[in-house]
Amino acid sequence: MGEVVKLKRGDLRDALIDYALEATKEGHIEVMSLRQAARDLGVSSGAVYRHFADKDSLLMEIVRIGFFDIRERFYAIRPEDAVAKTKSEAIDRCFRLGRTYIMFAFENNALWHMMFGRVGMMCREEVMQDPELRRYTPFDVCRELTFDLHRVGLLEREPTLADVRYQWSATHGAADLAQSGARQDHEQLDQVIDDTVRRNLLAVGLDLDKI
Amino acid sequence: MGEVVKLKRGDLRDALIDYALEATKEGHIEVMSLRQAARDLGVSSGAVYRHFADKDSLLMEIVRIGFFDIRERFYAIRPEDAVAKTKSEAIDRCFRLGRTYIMFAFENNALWHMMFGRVGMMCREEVMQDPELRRYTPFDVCRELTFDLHRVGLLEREPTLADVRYQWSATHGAADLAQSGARQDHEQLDQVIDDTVRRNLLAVGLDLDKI
DNA sequence: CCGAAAAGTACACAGTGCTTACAACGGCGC
DNA sequence: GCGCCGTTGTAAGCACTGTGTACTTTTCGG
Repeated sequence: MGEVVKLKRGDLRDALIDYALEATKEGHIEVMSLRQAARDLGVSSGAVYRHFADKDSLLMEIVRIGFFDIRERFYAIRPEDAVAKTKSEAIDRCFRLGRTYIMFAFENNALWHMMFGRVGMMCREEVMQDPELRRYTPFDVCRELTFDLHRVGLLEREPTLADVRYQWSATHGAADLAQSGARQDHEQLDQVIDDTVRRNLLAVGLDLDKI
Repeated sequence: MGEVVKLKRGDLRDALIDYALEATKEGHIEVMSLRQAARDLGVSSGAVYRHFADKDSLLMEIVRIGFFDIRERFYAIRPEDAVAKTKSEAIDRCFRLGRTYIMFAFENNALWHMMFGRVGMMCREEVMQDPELRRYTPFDVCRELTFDLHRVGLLEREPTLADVRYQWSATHGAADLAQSGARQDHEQLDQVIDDTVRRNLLAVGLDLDKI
């Protein structure tokens, strides 16, 4: 890699974040070492600690970025107060939401685990203090989307929180499996995603085959 | 703890496994160190390597134990070839299966992550080579249980693998959430488990409210 | 009872996170 | 232009880790 470019004084913080992000993408984040990072960036190991109190702080920054990333994607699908106008739009959004969540896990394997796995637990709680992240969370999007189904006339009864929880949970499971175990190809994954969303909807009382 | 009892020569291997198992239960398995273990067991750090090639080997042993444990629990619910005799038995088994899986995750937090999380990935693949573990896996149990629903007359059509996969996936999600994020009390968890299984069945076409 | 195999010890090496004392850089007022 | 001073980076060191090697002790079968 072209890490040979001597980085300017003051750029280390961003460089470290990029480095960790890169490591995350390549999947070896849990064995990343600050010393090696410093070496790769052509800087002394102590310099790192000018910018991050400890290793966890750097990882936390990565987790934070991940949560902002996923938040943005979810927000793009169902912005705050933007109720679906038609039935087909409501359904389409459900599929896009499921696909987004599952694909995020599939593509961001290592980051996903820092965000939702046990290791990043304290990170997550810390990161989630951020008021901006607490305002309209992915779970909120999921909830509103489910209520949209009712608003738009696809669900007769008003949904409950249990409906939302189940959808979230089932999608989470599909995401976790898509990423962890079965190294399935994209085609297969596409099918799984579709199937998952269809059944999620069925589980809250919306049978897509009957409309 | 009463580790003061000097352990007899030759007992180190079992003692190490117990130690790691204990650490797993207390939840700090990922920071467990072999040196500290050796110290706690009153033995030199090199001695460990007489019994385990490296740290991963010890952890792998723990994962193996975990998989045998969960396998046993599943097997108790639906032994090989033991088709459910009645409708209510088939349904009851479904609930017991879901409860077992989710509670296992809830109670064995750290172990769960070694078994299904990203960190223990190579461990899992290695462990799963064991022919005994491959014979009638938890997933197999889930499959047979789903087919039992058909055999017993609760499902009109013969289930597909997609039906099984979804049930597995949705239950997995509930298990992962039960353990990772929401520190819910037991009562709440009970409800979630029930709700999850009911909806899983609904998603494969079995509405418990209509029988 | 004795000698070989198994179990445990002592020590060393390289790598890690992190701290502390120091050096260099750069923007500020004068 | 110049000195000041806070920010950034360096060098060296501590305590810890996993792991290898050479040694000693224990145990047990012939």
